[in-house]
Amino acid sequence: MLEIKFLRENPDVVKAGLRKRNYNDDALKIVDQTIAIDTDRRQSQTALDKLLAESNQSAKLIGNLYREGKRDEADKLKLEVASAKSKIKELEAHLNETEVALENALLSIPNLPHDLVPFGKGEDDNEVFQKWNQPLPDLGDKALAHWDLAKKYNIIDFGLGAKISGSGFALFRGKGAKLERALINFFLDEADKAGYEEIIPPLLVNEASARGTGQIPDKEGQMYYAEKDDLYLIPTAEVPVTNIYRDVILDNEDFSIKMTGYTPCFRREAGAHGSEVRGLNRVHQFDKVEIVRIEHPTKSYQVLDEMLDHVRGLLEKLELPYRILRLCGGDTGFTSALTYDFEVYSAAQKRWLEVSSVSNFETYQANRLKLRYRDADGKRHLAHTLNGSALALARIVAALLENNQTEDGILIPKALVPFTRFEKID
RNA sequence: GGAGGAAUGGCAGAGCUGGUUUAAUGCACCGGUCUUGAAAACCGACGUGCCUUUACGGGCACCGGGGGUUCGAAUCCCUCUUCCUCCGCCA
Repeated sequence: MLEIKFLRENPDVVKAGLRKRNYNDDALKIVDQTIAIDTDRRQSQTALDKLLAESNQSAKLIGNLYREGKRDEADKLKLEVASAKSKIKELEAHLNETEVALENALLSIPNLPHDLVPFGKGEDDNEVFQKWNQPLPDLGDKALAHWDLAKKYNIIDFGLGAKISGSGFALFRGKGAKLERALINFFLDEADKAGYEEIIPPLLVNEASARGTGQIPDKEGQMYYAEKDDLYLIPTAEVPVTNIYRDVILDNEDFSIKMTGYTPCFRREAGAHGSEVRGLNRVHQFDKVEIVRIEHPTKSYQVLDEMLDHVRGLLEKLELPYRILRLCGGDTGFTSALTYDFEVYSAAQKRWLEVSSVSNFETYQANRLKLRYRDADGKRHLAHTLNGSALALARIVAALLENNQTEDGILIPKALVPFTRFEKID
């Protein structure tokens, strides 16, 4: 969430940012409402502190009187103090209310978009930041979509996934399972080479963690929830991995922090339907390797570029046609300041599929996480957090199968063969 | 799942028969004196959040989380969480 101090001192900057997210005048009222709540909160705090200070003095005095044996005077003072207590209780309750209200107001305000973020309502307004310059692969009319290829070679079984769990669950078998495992290992090895520490985190997280990275309250409905134990199934490794640094104060020399993790990701995807969700295009469970960075604010945008290069490198090694989008204000995620999406071209469906999203959250997540660092001057500041998919498996598999199909079978990209230990699926 | 014990500042560790504790002490870290330099020794500073102040400063809260008793709670009570020991179950 945004820092209240910043919002208080720069309401116009905040409003301009929210306008880029298509807030109208009515919706913008939240800014002034939040400031009003904060004013109330601060006044209550001041009043309460004053009363508590007086009450502390009295308590000390009573203690001294008892010690000196002046019982009568002490009892008299006790009665006086008792009357102040109800007022303290009242103020405490009010302060608490304003604090909760302020928290809720701040949670409802999204991150401010970076200057580079284009104006726009939705995905059609995203800016193509890097085009695919070569001709797109043309497989002709006989090309099979990946769900047909999956059946033909018996490598992915959506029917069994549905039988065992429900629609939107895939079962990988044989070379399909091996391909999946090979991709995970390939992505992890590449991240390792780039200096990321490998993490295997818990796949179920508590509410504090879900809140820390912003899944709650924004995307609460997208997560599977184990009610009996009050745990959420992770929608991305970002959640457990970033939360390693919840409530932490770093030293300046602790930067850069580079972590990677492979996890399955669980998403309810309620409401999604139609051809968009066919096959591996959108599933409830998919594998993903995530890269996470925690950085000094002065370096975070340089690091964002570095992360883009990393993802580019992966797609080029896999020989997949891709393009990069810079998301517009309407499409940028709630917690992000600047997001780039990578899409690969799936040649049989003739569609671009999103396979990675790389974002800089600046201090927005860090403020929820209370993730700070001590600067050279000894003062504490919020750190910047970034993350990106490197990469999301399911759609990569879809594109690989479709693009590499031949009459003799599906060819495995050279870079991947050491991991699959077979050259084609036939 | 059952029984018992524990949770204090970066770490260790007192306090836990409620009131000179504004949390002792040691270590670590930082600044200084001494030294050619370093070590040792000595001196000093040394938590987090919020409110207030132009500033210097002042105030409040925090001893795992939440609630309660009391004029006053690290200390007493309730509750939750986590860790340790033992028993049971288990890949």
